[in-house]
Amino acid sequence: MTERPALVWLRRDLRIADNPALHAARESGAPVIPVFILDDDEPHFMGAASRWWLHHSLAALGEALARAGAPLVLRRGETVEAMTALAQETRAQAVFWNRRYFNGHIALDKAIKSRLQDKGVAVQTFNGALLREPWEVKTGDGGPYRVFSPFWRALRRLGPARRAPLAGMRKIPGPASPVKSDTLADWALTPDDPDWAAEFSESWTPGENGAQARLKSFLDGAINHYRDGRNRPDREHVSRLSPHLAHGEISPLQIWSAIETRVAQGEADENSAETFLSELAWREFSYGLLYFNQDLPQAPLRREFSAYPWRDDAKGLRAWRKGLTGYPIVDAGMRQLWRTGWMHNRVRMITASFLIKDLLVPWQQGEAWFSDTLVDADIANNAASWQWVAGCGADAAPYFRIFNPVTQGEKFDPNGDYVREFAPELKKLPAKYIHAPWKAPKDVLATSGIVLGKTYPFPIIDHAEARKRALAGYDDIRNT
DNA sequence: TTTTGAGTTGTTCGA
DNA sequence: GTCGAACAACTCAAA
Repeated sequence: MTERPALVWLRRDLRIADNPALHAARESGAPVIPVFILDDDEPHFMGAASRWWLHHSLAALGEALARAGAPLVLRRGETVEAMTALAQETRAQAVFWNRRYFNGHIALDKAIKSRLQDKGVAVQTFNGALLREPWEVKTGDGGPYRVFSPFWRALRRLGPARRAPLAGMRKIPGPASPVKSDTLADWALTPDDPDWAAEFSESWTPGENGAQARLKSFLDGAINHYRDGRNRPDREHVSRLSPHLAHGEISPLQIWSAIETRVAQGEADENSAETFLSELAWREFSYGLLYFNQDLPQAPLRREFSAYPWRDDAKGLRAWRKGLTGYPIVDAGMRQLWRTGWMHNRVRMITASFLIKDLLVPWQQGEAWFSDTLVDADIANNAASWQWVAGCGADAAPYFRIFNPVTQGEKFDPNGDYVREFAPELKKLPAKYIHAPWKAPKDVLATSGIVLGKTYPFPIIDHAEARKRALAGYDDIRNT
């Protein structure tokens, strides 16, 4: 009679190091069976770009786990059924997982927990995704924060829940006999025809090793330029850790503690490091908002925004998605998203502001596109950030803050290098006109090989007019 | 309970 | 070209 195993149910925590659930399972002394379940009907499961990432991340994790001695089991189907079946089939004595924070997921986890416990299987859950649980960071009144700055001060004071990340594991004792598993190829998570992800692998190395390499290169260089450089899409001054974080290939604690170490050793600029840590705190803040406002992905936090005169603009939305709005910084951003599955944060704000405030398209439609096309799509970050730009979120931008796509381009992509990379049809345009091609003299356009309306669109909307219209919309909801 | 100070990321206009 | 003010009012958090 072999010893009854411990299952580790992996979700968005596709790593071995600093994985509390996996760690506890091994500590239990039972043979460990890590499992990932693909359930297409799970609420807010994953968009297409994230599935591409998932494929490669699972491949990497599968290899690492197999090497360690506990091969990854893949199962597809309805989550509750699949988990219960696997627990019975393997005669598991316990199941371990790291917690999730969205109702649809919490409900699933609870259902599985009670089903398993009814059958005498122990269940243990952990915090593997956040520095602090959402309910741990409280105001003086005991409630959740709704303003970022005091939240950040509180989190900074509190610090992470655990002092140091859990170490990696070379050996993880697995089951005596193999457990039936799907193959990744069966799941067809990557696009085939057309292969829109063809260029993704040039930008990314999914998996725990890729995540650690990215962290190291950030710490070795860009972090010291982060405070000011993070706003420059034409430079490599950001971490690009977001997709790794979104899939849990690295934990926020690992990042936090690596940065604190560098600062302590005097190897990282303190101001830049602090700014970067506060960005991690924004992720925590967003998870708190989601946890305490479960309709965050659908409904405006400030309810009066339900009455905002949004427009139904299928044509505008299409132009925005394709990067054909006639505003180079917007178009470059949308095409960077399509080509690489990622967009620089400054440009996310510019493109989102354009969709919401220039086109008056409901922010939920932008959120949906980002969710589908970003490799770092994250339900809490996405919902909170779109609401923030729309002005209906927590601690949101004031209504009159409407980004001017030309000014923003000139300020943050002064030479136009970013535009030239992602909108190559504008490549030959001098910097002076690159953010507003329609202002270029005829001969400049001609020598640059640009025919407006043919090789590159005229602006689909006049920004000055659009700005007035958006402000008038806010008057509407203020007076209701 | 009341008061007070503060609040990620902007733009435009006029002096 | 540069600079400061206006763009609103409200809600949050803490004293």
